[in-house]
This record gives sequence, C-alpha cells and structure tokens, in this order.
Amino acid sequence: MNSVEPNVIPFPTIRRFPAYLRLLKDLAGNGKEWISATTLAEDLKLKPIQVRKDMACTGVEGKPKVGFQVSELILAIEHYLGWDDTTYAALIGAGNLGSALIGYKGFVDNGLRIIAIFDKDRRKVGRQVGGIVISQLEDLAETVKELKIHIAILTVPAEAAQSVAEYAVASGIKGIWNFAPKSLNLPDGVVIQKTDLATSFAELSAKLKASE
Amino acid sequence: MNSVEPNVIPFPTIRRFPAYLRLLKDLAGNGKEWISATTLAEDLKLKPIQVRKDMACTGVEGKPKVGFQVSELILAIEHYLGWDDTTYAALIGAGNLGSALIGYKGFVDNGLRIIAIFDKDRRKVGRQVGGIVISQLEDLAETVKELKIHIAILTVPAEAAQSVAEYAVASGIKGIWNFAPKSLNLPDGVVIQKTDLATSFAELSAKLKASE
DNA sequence: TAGATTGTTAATCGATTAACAATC
DNA sequence: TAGATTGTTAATCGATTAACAATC
Repeated sequence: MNSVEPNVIPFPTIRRFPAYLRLLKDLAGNGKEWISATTLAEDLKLKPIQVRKDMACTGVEGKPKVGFQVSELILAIEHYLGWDDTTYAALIGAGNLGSALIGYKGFVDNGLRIIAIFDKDRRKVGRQVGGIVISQLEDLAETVKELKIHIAILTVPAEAAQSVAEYAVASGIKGIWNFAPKSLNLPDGVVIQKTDLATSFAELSAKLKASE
Repeated sequence: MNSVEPNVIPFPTIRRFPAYLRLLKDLAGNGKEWISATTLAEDLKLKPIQVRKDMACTGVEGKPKVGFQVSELILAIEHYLGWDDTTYAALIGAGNLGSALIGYKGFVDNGLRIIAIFDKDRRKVGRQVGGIVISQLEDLAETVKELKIHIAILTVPAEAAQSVAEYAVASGIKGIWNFAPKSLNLPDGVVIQKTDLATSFAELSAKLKASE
C-alpha cells in the first residue's frame, strides 16, 4: 500500500470480518498455515472474488497458488477491529438480556470485558450477576473514570433508553451498544450501535414470506 | 400500483420497518392519526426522501400537505412482515441467551411465540423456563408436527450449531434463527437468519476507531 | 391562493461481480 | 511448464439521494 489514504474499509466488509476471524482461528487451531480465498468462500457461502476483495482490505498479501497466511490474517483483522486490545464496558440494565450478556463467553474473543453493572432498580443494587455487584446508576460517572470504561451496553426497557443513554454520555461514555428497541438521539461524536431483535426477525419474516 | 410485479421490497427497507412500526404505534397510542414522512425522518434520524421511498413500498398512499394515515401504515407494515399472524417457534438450547429470549416480552409485537424448548443436556430436560418445560431434542419432530411450529431459534454452542440445525431441518423446521456464532450449511429452501453479537460489535469497534 | 408535502423520474454513490493479466 | 490462485481494472447492480412536478 503506497497510498496516504486512511484506508477506509466498507461496512459490509467489516460485518464479514468476525465470521472470517472465527473460521481462521478454527483453521489455526487445526494447524493449518495457509488458506485460499476460494476455500474461505466455500466455507462461508460467499463468492471467491468477494473474499479476495475483503482480504485486500486487511492489507495482507496472498501468494498465487497458495493463498493467505492464516496467522497473518488473524492478526490483521483483530488489529483492525481493535480486538487485540481490551475494551472495558459497563452494562446498564440487569434484566434477562443483560444477565445473558454478562454470562456470554464469546466476548473474550472481541477483547470486550464487562467490568461493571448498573441498574435503576434499587432492589437490584448490591446483588451479583456473574460475580459482579450491581451498582446504582448514580455511581456511573465515577466508575467510568476510575475503571477507564469506554462503552456502555444498554439493556434497559425502551421507555428508559433515551434518558439513560443521555445520562451515560454525561458520565463520560463514548460509545453505546444499544439493545433497547428504541432509536436514540444523542450529540454528534457519540458512537451508537444498535442490536435489535425485531430488525433481525423482520429479515427472517421477509425471507420466510419469499420462500413460500 | 398497476404493476403485476410481486412487489419486492429491498432488504434495507425491510430492516427499517420495525423502527417505523414502533414509532407509529407510539404515535397511535398518543392519538395521532396522521404523520408526515418529514416528521418520521426526524425522529428516526433518516432523510425524508428515504422515508418516502420506504413508505411507497408499503403501498400506502399519502396526502400532500398531510402525510400518511398512521393506522394504515401500521397495518400495511405488520401485514407485509406477517406480524399480524402468530408464528410458532421452538427454542433449542436452554442456556443463558435462550432463557433471556424466552423472557423477552417484545416478541408479541412480532407475532412470535416460543411454545417449546429443547436441550441436548439430559439434566435440563424436565425443568421449566418461563413456564415451558424443557424437552429432549429427540422429541422435536413430533412437537413440530403437533404444534405447527415453523421456526427454530438456535441458541446452542457454536460446536453444536451445524448438527443441531441439520436435525431441526430433518424434523420439519422451515426457518432457522441462528444465534450461534457459526455459519450454517443447510439445503436450499431452508431459510436462515443469523443474529451475531460479534458482527454487531465489529461495527461498533470500527465506528469507535473512526471517531477517534 | 400559497405552501407544505407527496410521488416520480433521473443522477449519484457504493458494493458486488466479472474479466483477465500477473505470478508462483 | 501448466495451472491454480492472486490482484487489478472495468462493468454491473442496487440503494440512496436529488430535482421537481403534482396535489391538496
């Protein structure tokens, strides 16, 4: 790469990165050192040309007839996503979904560590979930500063989402992963990522309809 | 619409439908009868022109200067997604995430009802989650037929996902909502929808990186 | 009527896909 | 060498956005 460009990677490619990463780690675990775009494509049900384009975004160069070095790809993708560093997160909303996320083992692969839990409900404060004591929301700002927390994972009811998000931003949170089914309006510069079950189910519904 | 076309709606539009639907239901709850694309756009942080294009897909016609009838839009979107009918689902994998989904209240708005739970782990069989008794996986085919179950919600570990999915298909399942971090290879005609935490977090990671 | 808003047609943008030369 | 696979350049496709006439 000779260009001075900051190397912007298209979002569709970024969304495919985790699937590549998992497959590559599997391959590495099985002692495989090289992999071709053709094979990756087959396993992930993508077209080889698309995989080659995606791999080009990682900056890793392949060898004709051989493919790409597995370890090199893993490092490049992990580094691009920042998953080789730990991101500390606070979870807000210790309900069903929140507890499930606390218990989710997969986040270690993403360098994501939930190290604090908050809830508005005073009756929950003091209880533990997954070995972490639930704190009162009022302590958020202090904890964010103290533990160098960058992101908040929002698993509160829809009605509370906007106000809690504003409170989180005021407490120093830079990024919000919003699981509440509510679109958030926050100042520019705050990063928002929504994960919405209904959106995903809508896709499934449309596909089912189309397949009939 | 004079066309004979089956009216294919773009996926990006379908993914926006749930957010429209929620907002429209809020509006209806507040007694609002008409809404303009301009206002919808503002609330959802979209461009008015995009909202008008999306609304055109619903088949609902607006009135210049007035907007769209809220109730008409709600019915059209719900009907398109099939959310005005109940879809019966089986959940496979009664772990943390599975239990959270069982407890999730929002699915009623999507016409989704989880009416059976299965797990491979014999020790879990017989226990209850959210008032539903966990059955052994071997009973899946029978239950699918008996309760007219259309989709399976897969919340099993990655290693088990492919084999369990194959088993579900053999048991008569037509659509799979896959929460396991594993790409599934299934026969054509089976509808697959994945919801992957890592994919969503990768987006967040990239946005955070870009915002620095 | 004047003006806000819709709906349509065309332009733009970005991602996917195709074609093919380069290479080990 | 022959052939599989990469990487680049161009073509295609689909969604977003712009421009503007139609309308209540």
